[in-house]
Amino acid sequence: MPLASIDDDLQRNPTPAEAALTRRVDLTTLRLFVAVCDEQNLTRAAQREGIAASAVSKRMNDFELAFGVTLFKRLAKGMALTPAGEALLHHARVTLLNVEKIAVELSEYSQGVRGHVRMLANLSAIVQYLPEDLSAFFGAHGLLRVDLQERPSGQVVRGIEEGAAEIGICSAEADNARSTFSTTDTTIWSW
Amino acid sequence: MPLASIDDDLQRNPTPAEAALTRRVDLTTLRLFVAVCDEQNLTRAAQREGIAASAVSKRMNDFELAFGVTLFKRLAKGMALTPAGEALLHHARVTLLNVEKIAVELSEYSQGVRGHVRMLANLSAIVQYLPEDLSAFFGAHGLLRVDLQERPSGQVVRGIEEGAAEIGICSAEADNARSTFSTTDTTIWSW
DNA sequence: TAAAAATACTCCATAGGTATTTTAT
DNA sequence: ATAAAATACCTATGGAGTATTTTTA
Repeated sequence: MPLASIDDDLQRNPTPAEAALTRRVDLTTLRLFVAVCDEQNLTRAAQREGIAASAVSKRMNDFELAFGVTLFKRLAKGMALTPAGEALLHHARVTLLNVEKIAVELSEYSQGVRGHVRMLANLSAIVQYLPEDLSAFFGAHGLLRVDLQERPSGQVVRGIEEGAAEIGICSAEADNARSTFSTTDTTIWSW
Repeated sequence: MPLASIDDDLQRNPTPAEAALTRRVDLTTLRLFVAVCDEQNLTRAAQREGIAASAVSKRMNDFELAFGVTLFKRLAKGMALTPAGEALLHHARVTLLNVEKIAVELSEYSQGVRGHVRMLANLSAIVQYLPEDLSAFFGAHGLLRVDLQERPSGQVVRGIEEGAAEIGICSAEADNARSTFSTTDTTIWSW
């Protein structure tokens, strides 16, 4: 019997059953699972996460039941990971890090970082007025990442209409703008 | 005003507030969010996910509210992503893929792949008896990945005691084994 | 036997459903 | 005018807590 063959056939695709199992995973359980792994003790993990130990126990047991897997060996002094548990721990850490990234990135947006805003302006506006106007605009709209391109006044409006940029700066009037910021002879429209 | 400076200060660490926001993210919302992005239409997304449209709407709105971010522009014909939404979409996809990996890997374990099992055996056992014994053992215990090492009989027992391996094969008797599989003159103990 | 985990049971918050209203083109 | 999204309201499920029992070394 060739021992090597035992290691074969380990690459598989998600079956329908596995796809259904996917939605039995939830982030709270993963967080608690990681806490239990860190503490090697369900009670301490529960304290650390500010939740009743019984709730953690139920989550761990339900999770094991749902996947038909034993994640921990229950010892008198705490919990020890099984190989399956080790495997889960790795993926759980990665997943939770991803979720943290989501929170961080969305928080940035909520604080006014609205991503890449494309801005068109005619040259004289850039040279003469943009410095003060921009600082006022940013004061009113929060932090932005700006991609500024110089265009003749006529192309500014057109560029906005075509979706080439979100903010246009020129000397002509314009309707259907969502908000405006005006100075002596320059008006900033944002769509 | 140096425009370049606007692009500075974009690397940040998670604040306590962001850490708290982390637990407002849940996988169901991410799944529904991705569905809405795919369909560009909340109603269709709800159908596809087998849930009421109102529930999806509420989740999306609550999520936007929690993070103080607008993810969609609401159009008469459907929903269009904002830049913040685009950013979330990327992370959401990655996260959901990770979760799928979790389900797949745990399913493998539940089907008997118990990860890497270390096994010690003395040479004569390997040469003479392992072939048939192993096939019977695997038949009884399900699929395993095996790391086999040759050891003199004495070191086999010792290696097991020290946790160097989970399975030992030799010709002596042993107690406190969890399960045994015996043939003519070879016994497999597993701990 | 002592520390820790699991269970039994209760209660409440939340998430989903139905029906309706509001919005946008 | 119409399709789609948001809201209001109700209900029920499930998740958390307290108290207790069971397990493990």
